[in-house]
Amino acid sequence: MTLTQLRAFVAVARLGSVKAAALSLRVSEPAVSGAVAALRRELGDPLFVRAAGGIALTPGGRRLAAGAAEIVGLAEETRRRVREAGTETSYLRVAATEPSAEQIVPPLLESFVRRHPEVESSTLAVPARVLTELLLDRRADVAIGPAPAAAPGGGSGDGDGDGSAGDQDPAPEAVEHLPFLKFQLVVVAAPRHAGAGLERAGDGPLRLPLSRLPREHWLLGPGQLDPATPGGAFLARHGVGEASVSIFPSTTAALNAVAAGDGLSLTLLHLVRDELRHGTLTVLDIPGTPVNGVLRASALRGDRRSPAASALCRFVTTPAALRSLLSRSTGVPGAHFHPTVHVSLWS
Amino acid sequence: MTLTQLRAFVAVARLGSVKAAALSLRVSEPAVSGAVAALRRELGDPLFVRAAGGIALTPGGRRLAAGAAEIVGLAEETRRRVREAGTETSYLRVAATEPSAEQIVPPLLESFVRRHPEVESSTLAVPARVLTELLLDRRADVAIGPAPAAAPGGGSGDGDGDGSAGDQDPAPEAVEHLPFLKFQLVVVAAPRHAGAGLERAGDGPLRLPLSRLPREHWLLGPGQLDPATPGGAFLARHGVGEASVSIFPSTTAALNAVAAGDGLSLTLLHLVRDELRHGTLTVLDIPGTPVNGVLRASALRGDRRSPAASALCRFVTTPAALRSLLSRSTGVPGAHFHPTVHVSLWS
DNA sequence: CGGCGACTGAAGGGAATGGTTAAGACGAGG
DNA sequence: CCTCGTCTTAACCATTCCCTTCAGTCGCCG
Repeated sequence: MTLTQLRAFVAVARLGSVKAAALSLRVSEPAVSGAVAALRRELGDPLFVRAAGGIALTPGGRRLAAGAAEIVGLAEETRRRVREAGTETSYLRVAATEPSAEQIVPPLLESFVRRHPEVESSTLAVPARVLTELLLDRRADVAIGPAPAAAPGGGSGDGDGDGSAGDQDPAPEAVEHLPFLKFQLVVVAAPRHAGAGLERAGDGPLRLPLSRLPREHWLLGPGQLDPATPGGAFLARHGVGEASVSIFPSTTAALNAVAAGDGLSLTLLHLVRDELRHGTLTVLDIPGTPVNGVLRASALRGDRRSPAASALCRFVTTPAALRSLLSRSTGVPGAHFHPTVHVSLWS
Repeated sequence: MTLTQLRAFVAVARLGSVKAAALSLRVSEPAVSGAVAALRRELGDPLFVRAAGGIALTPGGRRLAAGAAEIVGLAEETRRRVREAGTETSYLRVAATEPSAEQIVPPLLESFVRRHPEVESSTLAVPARVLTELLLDRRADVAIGPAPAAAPGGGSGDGDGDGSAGDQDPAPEAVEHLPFLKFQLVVVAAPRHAGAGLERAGDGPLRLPLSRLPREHWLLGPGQLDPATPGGAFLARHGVGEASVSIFPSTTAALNAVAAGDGLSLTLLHLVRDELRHGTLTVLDIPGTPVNGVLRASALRGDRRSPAASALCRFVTTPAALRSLLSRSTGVPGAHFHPTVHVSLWS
């Protein structure tokens, strides 16, 4: 599988004929035909068959077309970016778990780039367990997310008993973790959710026994089920699985639906202060909650770290950063905005 | 630039030494060294220099490491996916503009996959002008977004006067457009925003002259400034630019901030019915609004289209689809959820 | 200074890749 | 059936890749 071969296939898939592809690539038809034949051989898939008015991709061909276009595009893009790296305004790629990417990172970065206007930043949302991997692969400069949930019962912590040759990973000590915010996760619902037969102790909060958790309707944002996070671990531990969960496009959307009375959610306590005060949401009294945890920023150690990453690591523990996290989120100035990118993980 | 070379460089960047990389790839050190040397030559960048306790990547090296890891991972992933394409449950990739990806596509897909449980789907959020491109590259099966805003003043419409050899694109008629929903965009604010000195005509809605639009504070979701969409075009036409805009992680988050009284936003009228009824939001009376537009689904013509894409195209115009779009969004069942992926465009 | 570990360079060879031209196979359409 | 356009195959060649072994060079540390 070669970049040239992929380019040829993309052209064929796009233009619908070997001849047109050859013309557009300025090579002969057999060159294109041969490249495709090589791919066919290697992948064991006909990729496309001739059909009326052009070609029809097989399912495998469709997948290859998508992947190949991506790969070829990325290769071009990477070449270009490396070439013009000399002129770089320093660049910062932040990886975070989905809820953090949505609710924590934007205010943090907003106040950070206000102090460092020369820094361009972008955010990647990923499952918690690949945060470290992204750092090691240099696909991200800083990772932000909760410290892993402590193992619930027994078990020997994180000793992984790996006695093999270990030609794989560099020492995990290459990554440095910097806790910067303790948080509390609480279960919230609309106050009128009480109608569902919850027990109320006098004037106190609504009570919900643990056994009922799996039978409730949970409204969550993407990534909140991730068992590698304290919140996801809590839900998994009490039997809340995909069957009783609806996923919304964003954590905020899920909370809105909760406020509308559609179900329960799990959220950072300090993010819903206003809603609690206004009575649009209420905290449920559930054994084991609030779930305590700590957010941390991670980066490679020392000189393997880009300057912008060092600056952000210094920044997260400052009072200014804390202030930005606790005040209501204000959005990011239009000029600096880059949308969060969800990265699919190829382990 | 070869996949093998990139693999070698990734290993070096990750493990911090040529020797370790060679060991892990099970080749000799000169093999790795040579691969890196080839990249250095081609890209004109030292990529890394030796430093205390290992290596230090140059800025270009950092960019290459990120891109190379991505490319290599994608290549593996693609190979795997093509190989197991035989067993595919049909797969549907939907591309949409960001607001649609967040607010329109989820309910649509939710009711679609309920009728076609065998279909796996994923969503890509992209700028409006690349929707067609994604279809042609087979990187998406169906594109959903607003029909382009009509050119405001004179101009000859979409005639592009391209008289060159044109060995580039297949005929644009390869893509078929299917309008399925008329929409109205309105400007909303919190009712108490009236305090900002807006003129109220008797009991009627709040009035806002066009000249004040650029001086207001706009709270938008990602992609709402895209001038290739009717909403973005409206804002651009009246001088609303990045300076007066704050971007939130999601359209929903922006609307929440509007309800909190922080500024103005632009939204689909039918999505805020509840908020208007409850009085948490109010529509402003602004000349030129509501902005009318039509959402459409696009796909390749005929036999170049995957079965799942055909099914979705048939589905969007059914009453069931319309119902799902007009009812309040309910989230997606956990088992079917794949997060929206934001695609960066390499034109 | 000597030794040592780590990286780079220089041949060298086998196997691809990537390209060409020329000729055959195949389907659509008269 | 014949023709035409299109794709594939075949034969062939230059180049590059990719890996090897062997011989340095460089820098660190005792």
